[in-house]
Amino acid sequence: MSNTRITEILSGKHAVGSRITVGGWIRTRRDSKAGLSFLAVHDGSCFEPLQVIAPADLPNYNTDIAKITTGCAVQATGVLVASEGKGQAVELRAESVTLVGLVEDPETYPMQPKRHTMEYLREVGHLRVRTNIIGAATRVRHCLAMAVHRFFHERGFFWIHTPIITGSDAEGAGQMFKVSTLDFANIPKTPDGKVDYSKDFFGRESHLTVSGQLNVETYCMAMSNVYTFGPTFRAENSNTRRHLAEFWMIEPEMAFADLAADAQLAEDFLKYIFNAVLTERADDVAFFEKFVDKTVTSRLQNLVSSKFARMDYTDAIKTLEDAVRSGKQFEFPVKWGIDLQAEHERFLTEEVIKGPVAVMNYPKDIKAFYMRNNDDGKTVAAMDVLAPGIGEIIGGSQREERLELLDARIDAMGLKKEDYWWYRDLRRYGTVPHAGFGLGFERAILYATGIENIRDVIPFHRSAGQASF
RNA sequence: UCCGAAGUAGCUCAGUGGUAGAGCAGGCGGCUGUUAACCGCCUGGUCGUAGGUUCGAACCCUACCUUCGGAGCCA
Repeated sequence: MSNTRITEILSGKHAVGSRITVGGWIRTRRDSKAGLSFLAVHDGSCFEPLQVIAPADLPNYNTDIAKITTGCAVQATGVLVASEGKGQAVELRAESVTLVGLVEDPETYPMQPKRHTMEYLREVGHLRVRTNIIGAATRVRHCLAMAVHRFFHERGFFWIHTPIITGSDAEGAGQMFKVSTLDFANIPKTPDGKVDYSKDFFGRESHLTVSGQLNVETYCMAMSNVYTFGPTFRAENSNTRRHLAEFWMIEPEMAFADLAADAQLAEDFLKYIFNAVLTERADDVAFFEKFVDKTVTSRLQNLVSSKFARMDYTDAIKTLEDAVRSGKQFEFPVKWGIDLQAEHERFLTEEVIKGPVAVMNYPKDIKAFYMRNNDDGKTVAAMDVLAPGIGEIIGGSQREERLELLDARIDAMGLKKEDYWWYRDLRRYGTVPHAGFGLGFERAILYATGIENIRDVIPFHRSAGQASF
């Protein structure tokens, strides 16, 4: 009962005349009075189905094959032959077809052989991967994940498994989910009426991580080049097509590196992973190009082949101000000190640069406490990589490695030094300049597929009010 | 959370005050080396929920629920 995967068959790894067994799920069955049925069989290994010819003289033709509907699981053994029809080069002429799993009531089977709305598919999250679009997105997601690991591995980066549960309540990147085993109906209180977390599982308040960066920096200060790639959680009640409560994030960190090296790493990284999609998942990209977003191939090819521009934040503001003077209208006003809005980012990357650009050295007041102070006293060594068609795709920075300057930033932002005691220790014991960036994995998948809603590129989405399946 | 839009058959939708429709899916039959085939017939709905206006409400009003889009926040 060893099945051959359909991708191997369709890519020509098996000669016509080979005897082969395949297993998979029926997309459609079409009957012919020529004495056979056509079964379109998918096994998930590639975009295209394998056409299986089931002759009407098979012993179970009337009892099983004639009952096959969309979604049934089958296993078929036969001989690979050149197809007599158009639309496929080869097909499997079955000697036996086993109906492994019947769709017990075709009338109530939610997946019909037609286009469903993405909203409907979210309601059937356990079955939606049987569609072309979710199947393709799943293969692209895998391809990107493998490319991420390959990219870093080839460059000597170590994958660090930073914790999912964190006792640090001050990572400074958004609302956090509490992790607790306390009985909600009977919460222990301290004498002054607050929740007594000393009675909780970890003996202290704990949360799901919002970023692995601070943890991975500790490993950077011994392993030199490291990265995290894992789930991340934000308890923000944000309901948009670009946000999830649970998402995967990639955060590399390099020792002995400055902002320029960081930007170069980001450029090399993006080119590498999107090139992998173009070369390894051409079948799925072709589908997205045809049915989801006509620009997806050219967008990926342009990104892979272009040289990323570099632009100082201060110059970006000047450019935007010049554009306004020339009549360009923005919803949000432009002046030095603002954070760039999506409309500003898109103008820069799509109309000024006409390609990817790393905007660098932002005002310190709009950036995180750990970013390195520049000598001008006004800016920090932060960068955002902007890409046409999506805007910001990567955010990164050189970290402040000097303790006194880090402390000044912690104070200025109203944070408490004791909350960062181990992070500060890194600056006390063998500190070195280092830099890194963060990339939301699902946003990379959106970019690679042209799919609009982030809920459709993760197998089981979690967002405010939604945790089914 | 704020602003806007939408909820009608299993799915996708039409129906703007007078007793509920189509396509697809499903069932039956026909036709065909077919390509999410095609032709005919049949099955299938408390019109999101609860109130209200009206002789009469899918349609008008109110509240709520859900979903989608935008904003904020961000990755």
